[in-house]
Amino acid sequence: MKMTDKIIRTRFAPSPTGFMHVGNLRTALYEYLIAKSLGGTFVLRIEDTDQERKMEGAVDVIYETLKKARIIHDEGPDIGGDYGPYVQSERKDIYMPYAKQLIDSDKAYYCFCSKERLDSMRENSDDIGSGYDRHCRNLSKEEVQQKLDSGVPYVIRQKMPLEGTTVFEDAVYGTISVDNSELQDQILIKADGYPTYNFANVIDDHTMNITHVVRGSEYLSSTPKYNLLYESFGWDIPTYIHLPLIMGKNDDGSVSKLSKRHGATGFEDLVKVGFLPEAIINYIALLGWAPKDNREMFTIEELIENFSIDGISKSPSIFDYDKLEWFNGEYIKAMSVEKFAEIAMPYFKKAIKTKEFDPIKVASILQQRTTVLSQIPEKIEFFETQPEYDKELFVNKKSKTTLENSAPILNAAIAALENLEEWTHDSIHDCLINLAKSLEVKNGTVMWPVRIAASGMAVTPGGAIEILDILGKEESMARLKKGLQKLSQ
RNA sequence: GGCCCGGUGGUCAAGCGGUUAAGACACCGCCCUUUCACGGCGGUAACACGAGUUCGAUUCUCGUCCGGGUCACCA
Repeated sequence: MKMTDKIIRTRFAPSPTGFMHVGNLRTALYEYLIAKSLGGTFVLRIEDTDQERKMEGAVDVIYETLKKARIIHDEGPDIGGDYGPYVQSERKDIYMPYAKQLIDSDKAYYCFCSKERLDSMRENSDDIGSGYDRHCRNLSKEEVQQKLDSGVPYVIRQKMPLEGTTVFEDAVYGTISVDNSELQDQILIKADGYPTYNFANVIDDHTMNITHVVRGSEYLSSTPKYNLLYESFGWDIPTYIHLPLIMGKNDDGSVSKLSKRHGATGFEDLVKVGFLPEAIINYIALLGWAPKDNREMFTIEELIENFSIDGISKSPSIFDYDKLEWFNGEYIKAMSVEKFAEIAMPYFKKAIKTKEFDPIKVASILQQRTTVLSQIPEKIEFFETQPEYDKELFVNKKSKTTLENSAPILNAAIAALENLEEWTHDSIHDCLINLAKSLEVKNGTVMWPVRIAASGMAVTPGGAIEILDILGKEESMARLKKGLQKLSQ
């Protein structure tokens, strides 16, 4: 055995659609973690054999997502490697010889059926899944040659055994067996000369020396087709690791494959609504995998340290936005105020356009109360413009405030605050606390009306002191006086 | 419909023949408190069902039911 045979190699093989579904991202993550946790190599391969779906810039989305998610490939189109090229369309010429080899050994055959014939065949069959009727499977050599010579378009199909069973081992699901009679004579090479996904996969995985094939469990039942191909070539079958699917919950309570109707499902969409890449990665790592202990917070490095294949579960899991939010909140709380102020700045500016404000002060009242960044603007809009509010807001049972006692308290607060030379958090604090003391009321009785008058909101991030501090003296005094006026109406 | 896979609280999940069946999210209550949140404490809530195997099944086997996947010149 050569040394290189021992090195684990996994690959992420997305097709460039311009959109990175979290399910795909999770597959990439696990492929990366499996390789890295075993000291292996992780390669990126672009599967663009579908020429009709080609899309500009779609490959960049893949690079950017992987980079933000900190899933770093060791080989790929952008960085090269010993097994290139890493883009399937650039590998086009390597597939046909393998297909021909299969024809020569009677494991594949030319098929000249037109698309129209196939379509009408499907229409005429009653039940779904009857598949290709193997019309061209037994054409004579002469017939084939004659059609080839006269330029009839063709595809190359895999010749499945008609009987017997194909059995394989999956690292997650165990032993799986499928009757060969269930297997379709699938197309290997399309009429345009490009390989199908399934065929290209096998050829590429083998020629790139991939040892562990990691993919979603939707491929479980087609894996025997792959294995038959490996066997036909006399190649070693890789270790299969099929992953449970990520589902979404529908309004009626049913579940189905996670899709747009369940909410944001693309990595970039999630980031756009204010989820942090680290939180997304942490969350999806735990969707379908559990560590040996009870830990939940993991950096990517810690995931590498702790990952193991036997922790992967078999049953599909539902994508839970609530839990993702919780993770996001945890990551937000864990960062420094400065860092939070930095990432929240765009959202601050969305709400506060004309007023001056200290980003650190705003950040510090928001940090503990933010789970998704996009919630920020609505929480701080009142700094920019005070909303119209009902004076009933001054009434609060717990703080012992009423319409009657709010006015004199507010009046006293205005007088005390007016005299403050220094407008800082501490000075405002001392001023108001002392006021409560001298009035012989609980702190809340002073704070409540002040906060209401300053914000016009029943609920605010931060309390009266923080709000006055951020607002500045001039604006604060104006708002408090306006509140007093409202009370006297 | 055929085939494949799965089935522990609302959700994610530990468990791998003997447990008071963990933990987290969500939810509820209490405490803290200048609102809300944060934080602390506590609570409601689960082995789909039926047969076996066994001294003993959530754990093993079979059946039923339910759920998902798959049956393309898409990946």
